[in-house]
Amino acid sequence: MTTRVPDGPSEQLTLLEGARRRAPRRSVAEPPPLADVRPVARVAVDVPLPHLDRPFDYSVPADLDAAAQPGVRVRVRFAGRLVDGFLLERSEQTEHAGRLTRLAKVVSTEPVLTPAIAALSRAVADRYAGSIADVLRLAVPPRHARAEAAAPAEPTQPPPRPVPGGWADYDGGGAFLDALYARATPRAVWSALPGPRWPAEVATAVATTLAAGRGAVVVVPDLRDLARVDTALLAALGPDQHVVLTADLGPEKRYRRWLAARRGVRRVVVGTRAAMFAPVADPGLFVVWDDGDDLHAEPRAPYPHVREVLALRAAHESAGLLVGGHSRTAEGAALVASGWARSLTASRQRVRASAPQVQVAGDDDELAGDAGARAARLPSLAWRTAREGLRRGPVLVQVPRRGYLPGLACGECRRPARCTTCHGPLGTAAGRGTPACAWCGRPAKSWTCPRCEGHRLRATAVGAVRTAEELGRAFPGTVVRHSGGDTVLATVPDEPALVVATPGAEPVAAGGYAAALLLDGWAMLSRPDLRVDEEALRRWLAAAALVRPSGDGGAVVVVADAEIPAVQALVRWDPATFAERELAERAALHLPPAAAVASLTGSAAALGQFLAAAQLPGSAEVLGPVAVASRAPGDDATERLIVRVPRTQGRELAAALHAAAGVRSAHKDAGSLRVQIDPSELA
DNA sequence: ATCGTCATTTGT
DNA sequence: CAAATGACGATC
Repeated sequence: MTTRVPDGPSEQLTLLEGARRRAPRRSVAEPPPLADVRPVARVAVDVPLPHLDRPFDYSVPADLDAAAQPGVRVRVRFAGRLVDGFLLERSEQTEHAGRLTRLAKVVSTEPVLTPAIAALSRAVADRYAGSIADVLRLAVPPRHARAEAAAPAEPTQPPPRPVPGGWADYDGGGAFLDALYARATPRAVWSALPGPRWPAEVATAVATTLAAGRGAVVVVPDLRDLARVDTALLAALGPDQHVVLTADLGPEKRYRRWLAARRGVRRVVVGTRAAMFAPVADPGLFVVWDDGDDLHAEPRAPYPHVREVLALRAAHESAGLLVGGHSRTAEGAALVASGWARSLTASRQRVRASAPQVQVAGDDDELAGDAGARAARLPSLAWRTAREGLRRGPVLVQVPRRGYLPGLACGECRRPARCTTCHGPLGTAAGRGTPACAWCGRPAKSWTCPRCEGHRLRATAVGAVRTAEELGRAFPGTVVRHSGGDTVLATVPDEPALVVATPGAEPVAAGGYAAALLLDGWAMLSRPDLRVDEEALRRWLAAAALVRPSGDGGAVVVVADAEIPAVQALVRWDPATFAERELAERAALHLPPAAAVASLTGSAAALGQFLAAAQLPGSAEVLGPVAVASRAPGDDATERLIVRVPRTQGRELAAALHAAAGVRSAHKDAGSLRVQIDPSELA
C-alpha cells in the first residue's frame, strides 16, 4: 500500500510551542513546503538493532531538496532522538501508512554511500546475519570536514597496457590478463610461485585493468606486504594512480584518500582489511593476497572476511577477482571446485625451477653431534643445512610462537583429536575432568585416533620454544637477528646471518635466503584449530618462498612427521592439490567451507530464547551448548552453540539467525548474544 | 528516548 | 461511565 506524503507531526509540535510562546492566536501558519518532486527520502538509520534493519522514509523539506541526494549523510529524528543515517534514495511515494517526519539535516552534500557500496553492504549484512548499520560503519569512514573541503586533485590518464611479465609462467595467466583488458569478469585462485615476484604480478594485473579503463582494489594482510605492493604499483602505474588505505592513517588522511577513490580521482586502492569496501569507480578487478591470513577476518560485527566481501563485490559489480597466495585455502579450492573461479598455477617444471629444495627431518632423527646444536635440539640434517647455507648468505629459522594451547592431541601420533560424532575439537574444561568435545559437549570416553588407532590423549601445550640465543650457540661466531613480537624486521641484509623469526614476521632478504629451517612442526600441527594443517602449510610456504631456488643452492629443512599431507605438500610445493584434498576431507566431516557454520555465544538464558525463536533450516545440526570462558569477568556464565548446515543452505541459515536476533531485540530480551557466521577461529 | 495505543484502575 | 494512569511496543 502506498500513500501520498502527509506532513509530519514534529513541526506541528513546534508550532504549538511557538503559539504558546507568542499569543493565543488562532491562525495556523503554513508549515514550510516540501520538495515538489520526490518528496520522500529513504534513509538507512544508524541503529544496530536487528529488528530495525530496514530503510525508513522521511519527507524532504523544500530547502533541503537540492542537498538531499542519494548517498549523502543525514540526521533524522528517530524514536525521539537525532540519529545519523545515509540517504539511500529519493522517491515519489512511501509505503509507510503513518505520517512522515522531515529530514532534520543534510550533514554534507558529499554522496559518500555509492549505490554499489549500499548494495554491497546489504549483501554483506545478509551473508553474515548482521545489520546494514554495522556494515556501513565498516564501509564508510568517519567524515572529516577539512578533508572534504580540500581541492580535489586532477584525475590522471591511465598508463598503456603492460606486458604480461611473470604471468606467462602460469597456465591461463595470459588469458586472465586478456579478460581483464577486455573488461570481462575473470575469477581466479592463484598459487603464486615462490620468490619476491608476486607484488609485481599483482601490479601487472592491476595495470592491465587500469589500461582497460577500470579501477581495482587490492587487499593484503599487513603493512609489510602493503609496502611491497605499493612499491610494485608505483613501478607499474607511475605516480598518482593509486592510494594506500589503512586504518591507522588518522581520520583526515584516511578520509582524504578514501574520497579520492570515491570521486574517481584515483582508480586504484591498495590497503589492509579496511580497504575491502573502498568505493572505486567502475572496478574491474578485486585482489586479495594470502587469504588464509587471519588478519583478513574483520573483528567487528558482523565479522566479514575480505575474501568473501571481495567475491561478493566481483559478482555485484561485474568485476574480476584474484585470490592469491603462495599457499591455497580450502575456501579458495571451493571457489575452483564450484566452477566459479579457475585455478592459476605454474607448470611443475616452473615450480621446480623457482622453489628451494625441501627436505624433512623427523622429530626423532638423530640430533647433530655438535654440542651447541644438541642444546638447541637441532636434528643433524637441519644443522648441516644451516651451516652450509651460512657460507652463502642469510639463513632463516622459523620457530612457532610461544603460547599455551588448551587442546588435546593423540598421545601416539600427536595429531589434534576430534570428536568422533561431530568432528569438533576435543578439550578439557578448566583443565580437569573427562575430555569432551568443545562443540557438542559429548565426553570422549573411549576415543580412538582415526589415524594411528591410538587410545591415549595428551594436552597440547607448547612449552620449550627455542630462543634466538640458544640457536645462535649452535653456530658460533654467526650474527643472529631476531624478528617477531614487538620487533618485526621488514628486510635483512644480504649477508650470512641467522635470522630467527616467528611465523608471519619473516623479513625479506634481497637476494633470497640461502636456507631456511622450519622448526617444531609438531607444535604447528597440533594447535587445536580446524585449519591447522592448512595453516601450517601456509606458514611454511610463506617462509620457504623467501629462499633462493634450488638451482641457486636454496635449501629448506622442515622438522616434522614426513607422512603428514601438509608436510608432503610442502616438499612437492603443491598447495593446490593439498587444498583440494583438504576440501574433500572437510566435506566428509561436515566442516567449513563445505558446511556453513554459525557460532552463537551468550548467556544460557539468551541462547535458549534465541533458539526458541529461530526457525532454522531443516538440515541444521545444533551442537552444544558448552560452557566457554566469559568475555568479561563478572559476566553471567557464557555458553556457546554451534549451528551448521550444508554450504548451499548458508543464506537460509543467516536469514533465520538474523530474524531470530530481531525477535529478541524487539522483545528487549536481556543478555547479549553474539552471532558469528563462518568464524575464522573455530576451536 | 518518545509517542501513541490500549488495557486497567480510579473517581464520581 | 468517564477520566486518569500505566504497560507495551514501535520507532518513518
